[in-house]
Amino acid sequence: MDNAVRVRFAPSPTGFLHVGGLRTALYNFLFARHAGGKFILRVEDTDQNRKVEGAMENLIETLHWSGVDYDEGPNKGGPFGPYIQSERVAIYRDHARRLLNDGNAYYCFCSPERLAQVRQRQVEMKMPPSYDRHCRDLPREDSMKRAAAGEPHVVRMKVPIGGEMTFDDLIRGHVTIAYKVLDDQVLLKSDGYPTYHLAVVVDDHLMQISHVIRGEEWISSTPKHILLYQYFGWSQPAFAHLPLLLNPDRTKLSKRQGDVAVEDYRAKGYLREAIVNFVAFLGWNPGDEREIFSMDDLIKEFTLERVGKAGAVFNIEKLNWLNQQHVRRESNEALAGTVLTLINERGMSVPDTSYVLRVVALMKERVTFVKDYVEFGDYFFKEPEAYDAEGRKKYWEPETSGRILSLADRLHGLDEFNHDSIEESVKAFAEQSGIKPAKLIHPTRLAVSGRSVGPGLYEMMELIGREKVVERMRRAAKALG
RNA sequence: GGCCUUAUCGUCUAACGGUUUAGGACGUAGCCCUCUCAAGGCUAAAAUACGGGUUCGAUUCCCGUUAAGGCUACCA
Repeated sequence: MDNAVRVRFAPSPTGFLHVGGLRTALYNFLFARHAGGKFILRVEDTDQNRKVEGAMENLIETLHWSGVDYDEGPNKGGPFGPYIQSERVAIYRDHARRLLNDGNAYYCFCSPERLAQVRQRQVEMKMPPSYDRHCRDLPREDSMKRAAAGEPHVVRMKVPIGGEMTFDDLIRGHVTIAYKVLDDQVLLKSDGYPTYHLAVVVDDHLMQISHVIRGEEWISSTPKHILLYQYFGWSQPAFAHLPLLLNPDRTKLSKRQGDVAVEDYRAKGYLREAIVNFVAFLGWNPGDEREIFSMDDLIKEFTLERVGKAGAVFNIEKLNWLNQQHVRRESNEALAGTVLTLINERGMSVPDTSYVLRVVALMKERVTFVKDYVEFGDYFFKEPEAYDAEGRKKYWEPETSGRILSLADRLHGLDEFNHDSIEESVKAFAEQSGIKPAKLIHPTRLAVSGRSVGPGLYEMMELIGREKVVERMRRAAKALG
């Protein structure tokens, strides 16, 4: 089983789950599920300065909400734990020592001040800023002694002076980078914690990761990682670097130009199915014209070969449309459950659950968000408090009140109160009065719902019920004179 | 600045040298349906960044230019 697919999502817990992060996690997850492999969550919290309290829990919660569940990771365990890097420091130190012993890394005692000076000088001379390798050739014995004596130091990797490295990226093909543009990267910081570069390689190997699927921002440091695999004598995983997600102005997706946290979208009422479907399609497509995909559909169809190379703009309009599509695919029962919660939250009430179910069915093709049910269909759950000004102006004439009153009386006296009988009654009354049905329909809608738009009037009235309808009509006739 | 990556309608994208008057979707506009709003149906406008090659033939391959993004930290 050593060719088993094992992939991971390795975020650093510095805030909320970013939509770009969700997509990376999702692609890893889909790739694993598609191949029958494992998806691992590893928390990369090696930067003590950037650590944010509660971020990891928040991240795990949001991932879980999205339906991107991991097989191994924090709060879950697995055969290769711990899955939180701050709990693995001893492992990284051992590995750094190994590199040191083999002459593939060295102690560096340069102070941050010196480094800053060097960099400043290089910039002034229009040279590319990089570490000047001041400590690279310090006699081994000396530097061992200095380090042992407690002199502040970091461990740096030795990058070959000349030559270049070519690696194969599953998405981009061959990528070549010259060693001379690579720094002697710090592997172990002076606080004893590893940098990303050491930790990622050690963990990916120890956790038997087969494919590293991550953002494009890592592509230029990949040669360093491969070098480390070589230094350790390990076989390297396959690499796949995903294109970035962009703002509408094509800069890297960021706050400022809209929400980037998955939980923001969740709070706005987007369905997990819609968000997942949407981010999956930012850089991937099934190759045909289908667009509405469930998680299971995605798992079935997803392949890295169909992932594109160019960055994708996060386009909210399409997300909205997808949300609408997924609302329509949801069962009425499931929607009713959510709507009921919203009704209670907003202090509104319903006669019984079957009533909610009927409202859900009636409005289903008119909502984009589940909350639209209670926002645009509030009159199903409470008395209208105001009447739409535009509708009033457009549909309410001086003689309307009298007509509405008469119509209310007719409806009140009906044997049966259902959409057929209501329609019949409205049409008959219109004909007798010598007016078009529309002259009655629009004001009635306004009277009953307070709004000038909504589902079919007769169905709506039947659902609200005779008593309330008649009462609302009479009240509106009085109020709107 | 250096290095790396990328480049098809406004946006997401299809096309894996010829089946292409470059297809679909979102959005936009119009029409139909219609009690309003949606939904649905039909239609329209809308793209291969630019310049060179290679080839009988380039959206597709190569080179250059331009533009955008990423990296260039004891951050990930």
